[in-house]
Amino acid sequence: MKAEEQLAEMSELFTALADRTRLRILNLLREDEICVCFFSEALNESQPKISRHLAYLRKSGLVDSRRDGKWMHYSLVVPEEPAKAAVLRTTLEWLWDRDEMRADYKNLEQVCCAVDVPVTIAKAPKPEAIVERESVPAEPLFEAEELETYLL
Amino acid sequence: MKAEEQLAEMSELFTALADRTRLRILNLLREDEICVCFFSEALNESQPKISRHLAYLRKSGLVDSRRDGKWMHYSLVVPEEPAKAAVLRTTLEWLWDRDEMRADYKNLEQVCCAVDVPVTIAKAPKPEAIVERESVPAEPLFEAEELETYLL
DNA sequence: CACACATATATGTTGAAGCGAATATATTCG
DNA sequence: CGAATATATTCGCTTCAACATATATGTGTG
Repeated sequence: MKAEEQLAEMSELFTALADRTRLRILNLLREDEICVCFFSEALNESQPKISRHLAYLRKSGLVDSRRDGKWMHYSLVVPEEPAKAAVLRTTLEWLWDRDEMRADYKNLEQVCCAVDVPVTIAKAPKPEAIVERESVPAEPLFEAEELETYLL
Repeated sequence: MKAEEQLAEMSELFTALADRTRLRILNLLREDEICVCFFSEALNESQPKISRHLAYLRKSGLVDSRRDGKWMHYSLVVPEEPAKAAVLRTTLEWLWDRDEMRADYKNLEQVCCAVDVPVTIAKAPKPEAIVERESVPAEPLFEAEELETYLL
């Protein structure tokens, strides 16, 4: 890879992270792949807006998609390059420190497990990790380690 | 801090990182404070351009400035929040993996220690860490640890 | 105080990115 | 095939950020 492209790749990652909605989407993906309609519901954002940002994230290589009949599931991609993966990992941990991000995630859990599921997502396949939470906590994509590891 | 502002703070950090020139500037600051004119010289960019990006970085809290007579020295600020500091630290380590960033830094060292210093920076105060490199390697702002610590 | 030097900011232009609304595509089911 | 559902894309608009150029501000020196 040429030097030019290397630098471009880096600023492109940060451009991808430089948007509130995309950060919220990535935060929801921390454990498991998620179906599009759950993003809309949990983040309370319009479907086209979610879809556009998911397309952006996929184009930048941060997420991958998998079709399952009518449904599209999106999941985090762990970068091959260790240093890049580390940036993403610390970013996700930073997100998790924030009230709003935890609230989003709680919201996702409630939407998935609600007795009175909204019509729009009643039939959508639920994220396994969250539904199975009832019995056993799921493995996070990034191992939850002590944050102190990263302190100065 | 309100949830809205929390999210805004995060996307603002990534916006600050989402620019080639600013990444190159931050990379040069990894060890020591640097005088403005050295940025121009080492990165081969115009003075107003460097100055604008430094102002941006200062406004976003990533760097601090110190006046020394006619000269302005800029230095990295380590965020108080541990998780945010970890993001910055892993970012700097990622930068360091890139050829172009190492080339920039080498360039800075050469500019500082050149026998035939360009007229524009002949009298500027040199970064101590680099000049003293001749005898003893300087302490990096972020302790250089094994990258493997962050692997998955 | 006038001049030179280091740095910062203002200006006008250009291009990218986000948004809502409307529309298109893909898949399933009858 | 045609309707219904889930998701993606297009369009017109607005906002923002980057750039080069020119100019202003601040500081030391004679």
